[in-house]
Amino acid sequence: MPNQPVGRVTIHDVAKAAGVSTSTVSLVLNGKLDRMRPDTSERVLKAVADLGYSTNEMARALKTGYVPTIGLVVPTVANPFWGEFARCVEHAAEAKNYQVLLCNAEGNPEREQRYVESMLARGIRGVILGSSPLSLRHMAGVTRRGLQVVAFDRLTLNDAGLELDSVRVDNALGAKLAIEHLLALGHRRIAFVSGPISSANRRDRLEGYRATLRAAGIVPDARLEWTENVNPSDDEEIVTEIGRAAAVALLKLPEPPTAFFAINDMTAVGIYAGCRELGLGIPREISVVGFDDIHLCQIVNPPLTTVRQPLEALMKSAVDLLIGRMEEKSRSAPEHLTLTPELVVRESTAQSRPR
Amino acid sequence: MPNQPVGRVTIHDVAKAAGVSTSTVSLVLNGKLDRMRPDTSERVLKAVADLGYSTNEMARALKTGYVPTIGLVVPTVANPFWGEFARCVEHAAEAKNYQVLLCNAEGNPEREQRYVESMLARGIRGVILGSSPLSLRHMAGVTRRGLQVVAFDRLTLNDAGLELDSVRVDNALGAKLAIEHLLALGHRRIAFVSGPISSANRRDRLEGYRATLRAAGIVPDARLEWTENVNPSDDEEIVTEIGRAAAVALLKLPEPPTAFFAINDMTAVGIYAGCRELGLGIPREISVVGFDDIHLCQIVNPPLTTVRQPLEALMKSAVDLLIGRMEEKSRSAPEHLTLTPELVVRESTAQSRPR
DNA sequence: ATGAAAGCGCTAACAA
DNA sequence: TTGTTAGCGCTTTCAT
Repeated sequence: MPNQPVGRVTIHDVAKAAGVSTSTVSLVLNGKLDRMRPDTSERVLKAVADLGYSTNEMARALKTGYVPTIGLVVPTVANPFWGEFARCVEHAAEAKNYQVLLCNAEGNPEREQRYVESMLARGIRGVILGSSPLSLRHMAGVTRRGLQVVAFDRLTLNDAGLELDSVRVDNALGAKLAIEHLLALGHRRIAFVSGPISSANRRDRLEGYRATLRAAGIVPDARLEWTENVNPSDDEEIVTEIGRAAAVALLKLPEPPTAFFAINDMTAVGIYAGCRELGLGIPREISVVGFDDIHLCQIVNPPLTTVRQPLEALMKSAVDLLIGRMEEKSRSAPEHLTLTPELVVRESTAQSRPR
Repeated sequence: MPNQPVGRVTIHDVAKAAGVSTSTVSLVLNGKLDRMRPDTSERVLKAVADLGYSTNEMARALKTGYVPTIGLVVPTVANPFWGEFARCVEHAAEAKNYQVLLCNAEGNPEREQRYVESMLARGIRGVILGSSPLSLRHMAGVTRRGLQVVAFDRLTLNDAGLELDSVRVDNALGAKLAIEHLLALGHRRIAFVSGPISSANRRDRLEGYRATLRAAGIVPDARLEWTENVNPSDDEEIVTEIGRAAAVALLKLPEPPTAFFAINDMTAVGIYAGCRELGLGIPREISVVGFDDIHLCQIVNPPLTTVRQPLEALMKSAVDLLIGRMEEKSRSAPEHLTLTPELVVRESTAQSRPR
């Protein structure tokens, strides 16, 4: 066998060097020092250091049946929102001594399925689902095989009657904050721009948009609701293109909107592009509000007013919830955590003025 | 059977069901059908399907000593450039049936070291280094323990006398393309804006900038070379902040630049912010050229003229090179691949005009 | 407080 | 062409 350069030194070498058995070494390595003479563990630790030993994680995984890694499924980290999302998950996992295996599913259920199967085979027992409207079926399958899942957004596995733990922002409230802000600035024709309403969070934002308009005595105009049906890969190019196309089309309406509420910041930036194409200034002629508050909001021109999701806190909760599930003996009822969004007013919104 | 642990069905179950030995099953599973009766492998495959068997990758890893996964170390995927980079690596790896374990080192050598050690312990035998100016020392260590490394950018491990394989764009040429473009537009005072010159690619771009100016009969002005010394985490916020700060400072000079060449697109966008602060229009008063051609270039206002790195091709080469190394018996000389960049002219550059 | 021993599930000599 | 067998390095009862 010409392989095995890795982990040259094993627990046996350490045991020999310390003059103890391998089980004692293992005990020390796993911090089980309860009823062990201090000098024994010291000798072991010294041998570990001297020999430069480090645990062979493959052997440990085979023995214990799992690895200290959580899976993360997102559409693609090439989209800055998911990139920031992934970083937050990694931070939270790191605090618990877990690593993260990233999967860019690209809205492709087969890819996703392949990845999740492979995670299971590699001993991963928990995954965070960034967004996965299409995958309920096979998620039910792997859940049955012991995989714990926490969703970002609330998903119901109708077929299996099974519900997953979830973590999310109050999306309807987020929409309300955005729309009330625009209303306060005097806007009356406010467009809603999104890709397909393929997830609960999108539905909730749309509902929040409508409800807030109604509460202000405005009847939602279906012509101002842009919910384009495109490939769901959440590829950043498509996401911005949706915004651009929507802006161009809606602004050519007989009674065009004076403000846009975008489903996310990338789409909002696409709306910027559409307005520029038509020579319309933001916020002079058109106001735009996004959702998420990715870093990009601060650096686009003008800086984007948006609804902030507390991603860091959300992901910390998701990771804690997930790890709790993984360590739990018997399954209890699904948990759903909802955090509060916050409006961040920047320079893309201004008083409505006649054109 | 509630929550049956992973891998309930093993190769033994399959062997029994197919009426063969486990080694035969293993042979089939690994595609070694050379001298095997077709009906035998068919029976095995049928049993696999019937039982819903899937390989326990932990056991396979322990046995073979490695896993079909490559490591990827980048500063952080929250930076869109590294997000796109990671996606390209994943695409290339997928074509070779490898997965990717992502590590956001955040410019922290200890984090990086921890990650790389853990990769080794988990059976990963190859890693792609997105950018890692600080880590030469421990990279020499793991390389000695059998880890194959391909760097994006050329790194020399001076201490160990060891050089890594590398893959990169011709950075000096990229700078030349950018500067010649600005020169052709009549610009004479062109600033160079970067974080610290901490890597070969930055040094090469700076040299290319200077050389091209000289070739045009212009003496590079050190006051126009901004190479700020900051935390190297490549955090996107810092990267854009460098551009903003540089623009504000340089444009207040007695003889300010009329154009900026930024070390990357994020920094270029930071320059946009600085110009906006000072009320200077792009490209009317100031021209800006970036580097990388991330998607963001197309959606900022105005769309950014930049030097495109062929990331997809670069990463395909990196992955192929890496996998080649991992399968190679004896180590041959380091390889260095250099691809050609391309100028993408958009709307952030225009004829120079007096202020 | 520590050691002996039995595998976890798989692969790969080596046999047959 | 297929089977027998010996571990890979670790954890974990169960003894002592």
